[in-house]
Amino acid sequence: MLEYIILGLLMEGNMSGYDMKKTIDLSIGMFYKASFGSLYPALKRLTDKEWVSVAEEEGNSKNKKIYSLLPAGRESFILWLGEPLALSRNEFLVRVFFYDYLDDKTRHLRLTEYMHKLNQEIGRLHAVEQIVAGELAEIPDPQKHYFRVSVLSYGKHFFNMEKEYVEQLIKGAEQNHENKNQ
Amino acid sequence: MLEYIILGLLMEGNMSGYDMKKTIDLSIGMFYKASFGSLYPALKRLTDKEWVSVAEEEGNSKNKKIYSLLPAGRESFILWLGEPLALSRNEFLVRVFFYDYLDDKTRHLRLTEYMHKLNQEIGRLHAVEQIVAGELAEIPDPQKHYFRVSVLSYGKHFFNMEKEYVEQLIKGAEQNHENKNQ
DNA sequence: GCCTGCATGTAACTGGTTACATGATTGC
DNA sequence: GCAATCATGTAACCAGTTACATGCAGGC
Repeated sequence: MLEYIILGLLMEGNMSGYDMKKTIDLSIGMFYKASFGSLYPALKRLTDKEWVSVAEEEGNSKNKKIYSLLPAGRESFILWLGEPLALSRNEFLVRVFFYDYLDDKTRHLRLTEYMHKLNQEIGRLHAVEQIVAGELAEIPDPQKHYFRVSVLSYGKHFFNMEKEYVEQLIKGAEQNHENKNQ
Repeated sequence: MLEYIILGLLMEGNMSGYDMKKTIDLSIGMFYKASFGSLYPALKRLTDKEWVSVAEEEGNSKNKKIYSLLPAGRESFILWLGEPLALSRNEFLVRVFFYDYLDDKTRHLRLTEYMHKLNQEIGRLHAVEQIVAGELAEIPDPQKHYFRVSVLSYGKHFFNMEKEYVEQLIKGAEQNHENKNQ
């Protein structure tokens, strides 16, 4: 995934590996960690694939390398960005972080698909909860499984939170669209 | 972490590696994935450390191995369980899943500590949001950064959700306690 | 002259995954 | 007799971390 994050950062403008690390820490750092030990090898791979190009900054006499996005890199990035959103927190958020670069149609499709997945999960969790409640009623000390059972409730909290967020996202994107066409 | 999950499962009773995989998938599977390729080596390590013991089931003629918790394993598990809760979703939830085995006092302490951390994070995010809002007001096309900025809102949603969940957890644990003493 | 921050890189290690190999048991 | 599921295990691989090594630049 790191490779696509790098490509995404380069969509905004050229920068060095060091800058990328800083940008990642300050933006998606909350849910994605990048270390130099993973960043620099990733940049090497991207350069080898010719998805990005390097320019050694000579004027400043620093041994600093500025990376730029090549057309093949841009294509791969947009392709990756348009893939369906999976029910995995990090991937979901990283993609959404770059969703300003995705076309309105695909974006709306992916977000609605994701909503359906969330609803399915919530339904599934609800069913599991019913079963567990029945099982708990038949054992002597149900309170001894309080925390064990509570993680199901966490799941529901979590998916409902994501649902709210995605709903807001869709609404907000529509309003953005309207403003643009004014 | 997998080693501690195995120990936690064995707290409830003896089982085979295969059973562990099934149990994990059905309980914490939502936020923790275990594969046989990681499970079996982990069981090997635990046996070598003498934290668990193995019994080859012979009566059934199956080549099935039943694992049990040894005292050293139980100790290590309880020690691990009582460690402070970090702001990392998986670790947090896996520990809470096993919190029925933790003493009331440590449990209450760890949950309250975690609440403080959540409040700090929410405050920090709020501050970042203010700064970003100011920066957005000064650029020509703020709506072009709609999704990029929205992940901050996700962060707030997320931490507030966890806060609600932990609040509920603390309240529920207290009520459990009262019922026990009736 | 020294500390901090900028800047790049690598080697050893860790904790996993995927895919494969093997074989017993159960139900139809 | 065959498919599904139970059951264990390993080897190749992968993505990442930590710790280290190196050196320049700027401020005090």
